[in-house]
Amino acid sequence: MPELPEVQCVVNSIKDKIENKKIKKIVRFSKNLREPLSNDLFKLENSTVKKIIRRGKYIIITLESNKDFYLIVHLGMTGSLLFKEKNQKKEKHDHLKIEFENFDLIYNDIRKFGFVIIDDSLKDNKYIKKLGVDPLKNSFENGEFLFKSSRDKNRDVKVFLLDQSIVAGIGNIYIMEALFLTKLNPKIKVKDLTFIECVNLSKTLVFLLEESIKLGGSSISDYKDADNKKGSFQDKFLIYGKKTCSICLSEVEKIKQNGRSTYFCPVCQKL
DNA sequence: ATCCCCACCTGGCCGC
DNA sequence: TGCGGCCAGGTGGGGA
Repeated sequence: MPELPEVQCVVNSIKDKIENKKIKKIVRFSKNLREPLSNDLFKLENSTVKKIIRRGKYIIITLESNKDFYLIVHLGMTGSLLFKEKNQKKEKHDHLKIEFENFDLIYNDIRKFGFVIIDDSLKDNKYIKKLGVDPLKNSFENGEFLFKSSRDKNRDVKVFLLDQSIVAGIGNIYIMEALFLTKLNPKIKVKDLTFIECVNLSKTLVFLLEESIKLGGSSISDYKDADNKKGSFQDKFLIYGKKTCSICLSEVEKIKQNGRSTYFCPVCQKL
C-alpha cells in the first residue's frame, strides 16, 4: 500500500488529533509482525505525544514522559493506522491498540510486513539511520543529488531509486510513473543518465509525490488514512497496471527488475 | 562493496 | 465450487 504519499497522508490525518494527547493504555492482540511487538510498547502508557513526522516511509512519533523517546511505525505493504471509537471490538488483523482518552488508534496489518517499535534514539535506530535523502527536502528536485550520487552506479535507474538508503520514500508505483512521464526506460543504467535527465526525473518525482499527497494518496485495493478516507491518485496512473500506453496506444510491457514488476511503454520509453 | 534473489504473510483473482 | 498458481504498495539478509 504505502509509499511516501500514503505515509504522509496517514501522518497528516493523525497529527492534529494526537499531538499533546496522553496515551492511556496499550493493548496488544498479537506479537508476530516483521519485528515482534515488544513489551517495551507498554512504556507508551502515560506518555504524551509531542510530535509526529514522516521520514521516508516511516512514521515517527516523539513521546514525552521523563525523557523523550520514539515510536517508529512502518506500514509494510498492508499496514494501516486507524482511528476507532472507544470500545469497538477487535477486527481481523488488528495487532495493537493505542488508547487515548476519547478514541483509540489501531495498528492493523493483513500481511504483517510492517512493524511498530520503540527506540530511545532516532539517529542510532537501525532502520532510520540507514535512510537516504528525502525527495521532498534538500532541494532534491534540482537534480544535482541524483546526478552526483549515481555517476559510478551500474544499476538500473528504477532499481537505484527504489533503494531507500539512497532516496527514502519512493516506491514501485511512483518511480514507474515518473520514468514514464520523462520517457526514460526503466532499464537505463543510472550512471548513463545525463544531467538534464536527472533534473527532469527528480522534478517529476517531486511533482508526482506532491500531487498524490494533495489527492490523499493512492488507494489500490485497501489503502486508507487514519480517518478511513481513500485517496484518489490511483485515477491518475498513466502506466502502472495499464495494458496500453496512454500516449501512443502501444502495448505496455511488464517485466521484473529485482523481483518487482515494472510497467513501461517500449515505444515512448526506448532504451 | 555491490548486486540479486528470496523469504516473510495473507488474500484476491484467474484458469481449469 | 474448489483448488492450485500467481500476483500485490516493502525490506532485510544471505549468497554470489
